[in-house]
Amino acid sequence: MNSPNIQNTSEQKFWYLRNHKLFSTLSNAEIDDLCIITKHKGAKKGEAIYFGEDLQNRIFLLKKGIIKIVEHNDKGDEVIKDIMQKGDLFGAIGSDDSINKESAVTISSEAIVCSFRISDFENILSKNPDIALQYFKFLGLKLKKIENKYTNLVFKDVRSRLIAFLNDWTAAEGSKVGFDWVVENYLTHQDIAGLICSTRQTVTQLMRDLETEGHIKYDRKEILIHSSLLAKTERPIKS
Amino acid sequence: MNSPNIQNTSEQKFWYLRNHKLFSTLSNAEIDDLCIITKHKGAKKGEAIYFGEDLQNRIFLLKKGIIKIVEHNDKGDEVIKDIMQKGDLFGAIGSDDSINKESAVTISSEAIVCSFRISDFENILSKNPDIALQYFKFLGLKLKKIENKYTNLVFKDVRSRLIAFLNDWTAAEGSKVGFDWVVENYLTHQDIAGLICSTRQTVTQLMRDLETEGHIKYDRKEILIHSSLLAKTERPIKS
DNA sequence: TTGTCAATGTCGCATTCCCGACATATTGTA
DNA sequence: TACAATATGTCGGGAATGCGACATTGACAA
Repeated sequence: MNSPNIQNTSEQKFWYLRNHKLFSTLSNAEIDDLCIITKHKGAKKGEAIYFGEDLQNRIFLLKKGIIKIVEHNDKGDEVIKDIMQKGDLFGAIGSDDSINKESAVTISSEAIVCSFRISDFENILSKNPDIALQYFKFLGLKLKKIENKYTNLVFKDVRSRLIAFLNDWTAAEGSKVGFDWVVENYLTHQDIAGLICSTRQTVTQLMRDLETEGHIKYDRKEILIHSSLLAKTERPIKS
Repeated sequence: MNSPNIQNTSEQKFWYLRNHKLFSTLSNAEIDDLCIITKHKGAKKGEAIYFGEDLQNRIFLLKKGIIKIVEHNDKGDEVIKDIMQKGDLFGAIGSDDSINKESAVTISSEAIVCSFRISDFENILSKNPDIALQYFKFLGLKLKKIENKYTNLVFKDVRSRLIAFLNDWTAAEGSKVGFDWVVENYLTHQDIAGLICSTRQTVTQLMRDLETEGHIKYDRKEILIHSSLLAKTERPIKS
């Protein structure tokens, strides 16, 4: 989907929201009240879109690009909470207080983002029960996703988590080629490590293992996933 | 708070919901439509309230007692997702599909639970924007809680997680005694291990360490937490 | 082409903590 | 009181994986 020729910010924001499932039914006036900023980032790869405090009172809608929501600890280690794609909401989802240490970093070469104040968003929700219900579903999904990540982390070892991640990725974005699947690879081993809570070295090692076992094949641009990996979560029996 | 003399299930359910923050504004008719079951459990300690499938389409409200939301893997290992107390909502929060492997197990000697269908609940929400907003806040809090658990698990070692857990517990339920805090202890080391994702032995060991270090003092009934533990998350410097 | 930087590949040691095994202590119950 | 069942305490070996160090490869720009 390419955006039409858009002359100014105002028209852009209408176009952005109208094409989003959650906001498609809103009137011009409502959109005008809600979306007070349309933020464009000709952001370089690796550039942060927002930091701690900004995030407190805003919800963001990613219109274009890929970003990662990350959190760092004191030592500088990074966990990737989530990867956001076109159409995803992020930011202070569902809460409006307390400290948040997350930041959003662009992975793609460009990212375009709209944002709204939480209070404005809540206002829209309370006046549009249908949108509210959809938003409930969205929150439920988010909740389930993170709960799933949590149990994965507890129950599974790194290898299983990597395989589960590859399977999810394939399911979400892969295209079938013969008996295999291809996924465009915009993530480094470092990123993947952050996503499955491991280290770069371990990810590299396991990717190599999976390749020599014949389950995947990869370079820096794409990953080819053999169907033998699908639904495979156990480690091979040791000899 | 003791419940008044209640003669029948119908009166009970009115009383239960009226005394809950989220439902206090509902009319009799609305409550009647919503809460189609009032489930009483003279449940023994350790008895499961519901299993997988039951949970799919219901939201539960805990009126009395303490329960744990747990999930098991194939090997029988247990993670405790959450501990629920009087007034808490649990079940298929925010989602109405897919498989859920959780179950709810009583920790206290008795538990009383109401439940409603998700569709009925959604109906109430869409007709009562105020309740919907409160429910958004609730979901947001839940989301933040689990995200916090997740980052804790990634960034902190077992000792730090245990200390963080004790601090949380103190903050939530502790009462001050001199310079210390007392928490009624209804959890076994096994339970605590499940909550902070560790093992019984490790928890026992660390609890003993903390006691010899003078930070806590405990028996099976209560835990005395010295103020020296508050805000302490780092391990002592090794000699 | 060459130089630079980021990403990937490989190795081995160190550490954390799981896990089995078994002892002791406490609680509930006949 | 005695017995069973559950909870707590203690120890040591071993597996998973973190982590530093360094080599190699690939991408991009001058």
